Amino acid sequence: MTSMPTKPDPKSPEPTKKSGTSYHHGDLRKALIKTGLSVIREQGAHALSLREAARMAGVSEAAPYRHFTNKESLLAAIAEEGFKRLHADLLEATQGFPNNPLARLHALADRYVGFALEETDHFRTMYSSSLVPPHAETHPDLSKAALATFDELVKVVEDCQKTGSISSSVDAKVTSTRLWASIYGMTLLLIDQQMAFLGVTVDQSHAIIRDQLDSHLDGLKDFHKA
Amino acid sequence: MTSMPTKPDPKSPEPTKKSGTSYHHGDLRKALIKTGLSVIREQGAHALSLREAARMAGVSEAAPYRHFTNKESLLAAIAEEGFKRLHADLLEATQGFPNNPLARLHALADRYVGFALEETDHFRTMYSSSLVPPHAETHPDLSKAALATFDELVKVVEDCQKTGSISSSVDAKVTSTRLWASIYGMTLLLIDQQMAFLGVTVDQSHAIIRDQLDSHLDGLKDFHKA
DNA sequence: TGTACATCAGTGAACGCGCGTTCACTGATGTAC
DNA sequence: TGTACATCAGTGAACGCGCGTTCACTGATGTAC
Repeated sequence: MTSMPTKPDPKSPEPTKKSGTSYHHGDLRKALIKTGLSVIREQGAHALSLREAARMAGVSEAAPYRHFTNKESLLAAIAEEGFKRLHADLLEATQGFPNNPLARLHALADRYVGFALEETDHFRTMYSSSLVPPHAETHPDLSKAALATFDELVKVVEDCQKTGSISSSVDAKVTSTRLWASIYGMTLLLIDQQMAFLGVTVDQSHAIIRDQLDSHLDGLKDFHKA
Repeated sequence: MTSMPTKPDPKSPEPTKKSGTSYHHGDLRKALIKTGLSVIREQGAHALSLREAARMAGVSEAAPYRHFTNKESLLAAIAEEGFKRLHADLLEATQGFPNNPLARLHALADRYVGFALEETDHFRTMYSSSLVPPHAETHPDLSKAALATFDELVKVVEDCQKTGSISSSVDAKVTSTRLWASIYGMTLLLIDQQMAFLGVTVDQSHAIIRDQLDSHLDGLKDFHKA
């Protein structure tokens, strides 16, 4: 048994095809997203071409057009996948503080930055200007995933408003946008290493983000309450 | 007089050459930065090629290599030019509030966002990840211009600390970085139109930034003083 | 003031490249009868 | 259960493109004497 090749088909011309049948791929769409993502991870989004993704997936260079209308729509699918993972990450990170929305907010911000630091180029692709809202109608699934992720923040902010940690006098979406901008800006400065001259290392980044969030939250407290 | 051609040289093969001599350009370096910038303004940085910049400047496609070692170094020069303009803008905006550093800070933030909204693609190029600090040694002039611009913010923050508008318990550079991150993040959300779903228009952007700055500044006040 | 010459900013042709996309096609798959 | 056929995911070759960069060159410029 062990000496036999795993594949019984002897006339397969190419040695290591993915599995079973050689002509049909199985799930090329998913495979292209995966290989495309790995190119982005290793060499950045600028290095990704449809041809390269196809080659890596072991199909001809025209095959991707069965699943994506053009290159941008592959990029959009990769970005969408990123938001889904980020969303799942945020959900997981905010579990476990059932009675402490402020702790959830901190956990969410921490995880957001963590994701950006771990998946830098994926993160950049998700927010790349060519995919962003003006093109929302072109990529509705991407928009949906991005909005769902943002809504996770809004929920936590609303909870913070209920406990008085954040003032209710400003709309939760507006406050969320402000917090997001603040954390997003910090994150970009971090991954672009624009804070290197301050002697900031990536290791210290979580503490920095925590401070950033705290100093911003101080400005969002409702001084009339609490 | 009016019917005569403006140029007395009759054997010029090309109708409208820049000026005087036809072989030497005069200041091709500056011209390439100018035409390169105009391409970026009109079509975004991705549309810029050295060849296109050369064509627009009216020289052969190999000529740019007399002035730039490669494409990236033209981009760096364009980015540097951007920081110089931004810096000059910020200087101008902060004049006129000699005794009110907090007003200077607001004016500076306002102008920063204004610049980004007016010169969106130039702004993006200035902060594009391929030119940013990791490559500082490759583009020392760019780094210098970027740092000088940032220092303008630090100065204003230091002044705010002197009058007690901002706590002195945190280093001015650190506080400046936080404020920058916050405003920078907001600015990016604005120019990427990521706040469109909140019904935010570009017209409202200055008010939004002002609010963002205020809510952040509240968190930076020194409650033991003032 | 005039001439010789080094310097240097341009030219134009070419190299090699990889890309996005289209096209007519072929082989595999699933379904209706 | 077997067969005919529509469907569709792939192939492979080709189109047209513009790019970054190099190279040997040439014409203009400025300087030393």
